[in-house]
Amino acid sequence: MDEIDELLSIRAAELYYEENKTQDEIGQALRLTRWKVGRLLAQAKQQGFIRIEILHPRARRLPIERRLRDERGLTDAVVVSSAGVASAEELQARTAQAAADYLTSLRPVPRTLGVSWGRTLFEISQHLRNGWASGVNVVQINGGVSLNRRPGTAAATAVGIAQKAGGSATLLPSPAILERLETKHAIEADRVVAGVIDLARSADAYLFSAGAADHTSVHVESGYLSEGDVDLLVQKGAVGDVVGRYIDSDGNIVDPALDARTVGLTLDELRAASLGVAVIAGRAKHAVADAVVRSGLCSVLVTDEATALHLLDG
Amino acid sequence: MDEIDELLSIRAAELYYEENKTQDEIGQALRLTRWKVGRLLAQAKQQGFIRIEILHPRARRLPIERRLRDERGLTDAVVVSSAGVASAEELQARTAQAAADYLTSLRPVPRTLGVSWGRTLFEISQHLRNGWASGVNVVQINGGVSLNRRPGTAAATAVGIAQKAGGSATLLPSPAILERLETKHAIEADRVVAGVIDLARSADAYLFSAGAADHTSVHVESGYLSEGDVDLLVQKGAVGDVVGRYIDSDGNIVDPALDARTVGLTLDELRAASLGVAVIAGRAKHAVADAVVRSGLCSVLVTDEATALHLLDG
DNA sequence: GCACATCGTGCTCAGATGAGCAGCATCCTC
DNA sequence: GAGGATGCTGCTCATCTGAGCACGATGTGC
Repeated sequence: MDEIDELLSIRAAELYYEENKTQDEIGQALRLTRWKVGRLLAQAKQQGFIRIEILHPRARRLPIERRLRDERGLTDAVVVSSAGVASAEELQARTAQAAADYLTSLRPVPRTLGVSWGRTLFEISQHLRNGWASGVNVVQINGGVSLNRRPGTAAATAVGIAQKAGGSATLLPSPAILERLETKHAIEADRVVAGVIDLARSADAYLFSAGAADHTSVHVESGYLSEGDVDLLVQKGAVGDVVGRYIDSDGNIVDPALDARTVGLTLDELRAASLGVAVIAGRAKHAVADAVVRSGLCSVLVTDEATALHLLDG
Repeated sequence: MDEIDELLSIRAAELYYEENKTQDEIGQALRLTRWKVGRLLAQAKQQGFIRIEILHPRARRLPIERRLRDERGLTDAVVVSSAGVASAEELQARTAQAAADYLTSLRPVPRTLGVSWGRTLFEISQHLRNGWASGVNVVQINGGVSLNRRPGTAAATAVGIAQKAGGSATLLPSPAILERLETKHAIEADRVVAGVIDLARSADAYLFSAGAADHTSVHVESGYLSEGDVDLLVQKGAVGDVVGRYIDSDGNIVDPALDARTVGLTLDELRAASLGVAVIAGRAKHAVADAVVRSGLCSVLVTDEATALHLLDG
């Protein structure tokens, strides 16, 4: 397109999009045929001179979702728009809302849903409407008794999701990470615990998030890991955790010994699931999100625009 | 619009604007009739959920131009888009380009064009194409011999504009502001100077900018005023200057004594002109721009989006 | 309980738009 | 300079879209 046409296409776009003129009227104003105007507008669009944004908290970016599906092999993707987002919290809320919406629209409705816990999951549980489904049983897929602050958010998450769906919640009565391997084996040998884990393995769908490998981690907050532990994991290449298991950028377990002391579904079990919905948003989680998608830990990703673009650029 | 419709309108907008589906296809996807989809899209637009921006250095904001004409009584207005502008310099360049474009498109072509000088005018002269008109004679409308740095930009501006239009430039061989009133009278009495001012008075059109009342002023840079002088003018209510004459927010002369020592067209002569094009852009000039428009110093304003909105909000 | 106003719905119809096509100018190759 | 390739132009035609209208559902006041 030469300079003249470029300018004309801008003039035409102004009249078309800002003044709501018809292509015919624009043709008269610019002394062009209406076909030429149509072509100029098409060129302006195609060259990216026209940006159309949907400004709404619930707005999604379908073209990016498509690219995630096509280029990263996901079964499905939900990308919330970042347009007009003021804070990280708002982005988190939008993403949680989108995850809740996605869950609600799932067909067939899963009879058993395996969930992890954490800030993201808790927020999703709050965004779900009462009666979002009927008769979904929820089972925790990783250990989740909080040691320190905010006791019970893990339980509250699972119970909340279940109650709002008119189902029941099955909690995994175990710490997330145990200090000694023997204790972990003993706990897993417990009839109740083993039963819950079996149930978790048989879930129709999984919903989980991922944590960044930094000091803001819920594992630090909950007291399972010290800040020093996390630093060490980062040194070994950790980019974050999924269901309490720390992975590197390829999705491999960073510290097998630590992993062996972690209670819940293994990553391979998660990978084998036919439906695994990961909800990961925010700048801090770009690296984990990449690792999760790259290593096939989820089949569906719910995320924000910036994170999605990060996955596609890499 | 209730919540359900709001969400539907967003879903419809996503499919319509991002996926280029027809309203009929969207209707099938969302289980709605195509009329309902059309109404949802109209609502989404009307509620401001849809933002369409034209991303181009030459893009203008026609609706704002219309409001400037209608609400501020201007004969014409040119408002350049701020979309995607990174720096104040870029905004300045866009505005200068728009002014050059406007000048080029003026019909009838002015035979004599009165111009002021300064950074903005110089930039406009650079953005004009060779042959932008044929046979336009340019005359300086205010004194413009630079005392200190950048000697000759005042002359270069007028000469540049004239040369590119295949015309000649008439310079006003006088300082902008004289130290003593007697000297000013003496200069004005000079046959050549008087002739130039007479020619300036008879110009068909005027092109000028305005300066902010701060230390970045060209009058400080050129040595006509000290920083202290400007501070004093600000104390007296000055918001900026037009052709070297400092005005308050109502467009009145702030310091009549200083004004009497300033060489060139008076503001009243400028106001009486049938075609006066003011080119004013940038955050620092919001106040002057307002004063210029409010007091009818120009009939046409070329400015940027933010400045225009400032004029309309006030 | 009834008449009325209001609103949303699905329709007709005309105007606006995009796809595809033939004609023409321009440019390149030999 | 002839022939052919390329690309732009203005057209026809089918489709898409918005305005306006009639109908029925819902809600309201007497």
